[in-house]
Amino acid sequence: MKDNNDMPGHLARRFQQIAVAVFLAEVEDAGFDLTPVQYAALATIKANPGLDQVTLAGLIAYDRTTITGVIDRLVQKGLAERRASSRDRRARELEVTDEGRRTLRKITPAVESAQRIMLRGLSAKEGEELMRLLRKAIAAGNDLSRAPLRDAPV
Amino acid sequence: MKDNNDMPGHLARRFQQIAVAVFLAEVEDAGFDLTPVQYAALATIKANPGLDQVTLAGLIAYDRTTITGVIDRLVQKGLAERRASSRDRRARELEVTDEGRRTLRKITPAVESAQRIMLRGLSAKEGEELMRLLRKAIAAGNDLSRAPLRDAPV
DNA sequence: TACTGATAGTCAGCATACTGATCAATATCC
DNA sequence: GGATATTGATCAGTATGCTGACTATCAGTA
Repeated sequence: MKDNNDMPGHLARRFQQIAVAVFLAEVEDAGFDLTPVQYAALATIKANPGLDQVTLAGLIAYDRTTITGVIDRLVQKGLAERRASSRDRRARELEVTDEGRRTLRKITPAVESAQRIMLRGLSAKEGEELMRLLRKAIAAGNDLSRAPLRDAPV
Repeated sequence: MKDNNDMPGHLARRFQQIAVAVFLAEVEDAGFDLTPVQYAALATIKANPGLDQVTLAGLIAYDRTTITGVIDRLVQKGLAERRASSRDRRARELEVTDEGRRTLRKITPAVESAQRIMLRGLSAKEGEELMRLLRKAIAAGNDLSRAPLRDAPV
């Protein structure tokens, strides 16, 4: 029988497990307390000021129920703000605070370092190839999870 | 600035997210209720009858605190048994029940189908290459997470 | 305008995963 | 042999992620 440890699903979990551990270690070494999800959300809010939570979720492929808690914690840390939208009273408009902007700026080297470390076993060429194959596999499976990547609405 | 969605860490999370969704869907279609973690644990117990929880955790690279809960649920579903060890009274010896054995046998096609689906965007050759690169990256990063893969003790 | 359906956000509940602590039992070392 | 260190398992606490349900609101239409 095929070794369980050699299945694609298992390898996916292991790589993700290492990626998260490396991210948290690098960020903590740099003196910050931010998870991968929180970083992705914060960076995406900064790039799209005033966007609502559902759009944010789509842009980074998270479930909207997860985003609620992530934003809670970003707000609680003083890095983001959640305001009622004037156009649609159901929606919340998200903004990065000055403190959030400062954090994003200072944390970038740690984030980039983490990306290098998680690929440290591969040559530059192999790293590129791994990313290409992951992108291709993900594109084909995008609609298979509850939280597919979506473009921002017009 | 580099697009956040194009970082290795993000791709890792997305691929893992899709892999889990596909696994759960295929297994549910086959009439079973088992998570990827539960499946991996059950299959590994079957292949190593009587092993303790720490060894199990090392064999599939899970944190031992996570394993406690996973075994709780396997026991509660009647698929595994947890007995006090006679050699070491701190340890628990794990066994698969007849029901667990039956489940493993019947669930295999769904698990294999899930592995194919999560790679459906890639050619056979590309799928092999993706797995090779993941294995290589994982091997280099094995010690970077709290739950590295470990061989069984002698 | 009243009805219907869709959408934004939240919540309860469950299952990973992690950190750090604790307890009981075993190993090791002097 | 007895102090010390280590180890197996669990627990409390926190943060993803998911399903399914619910409320409030919006949009389209008869």
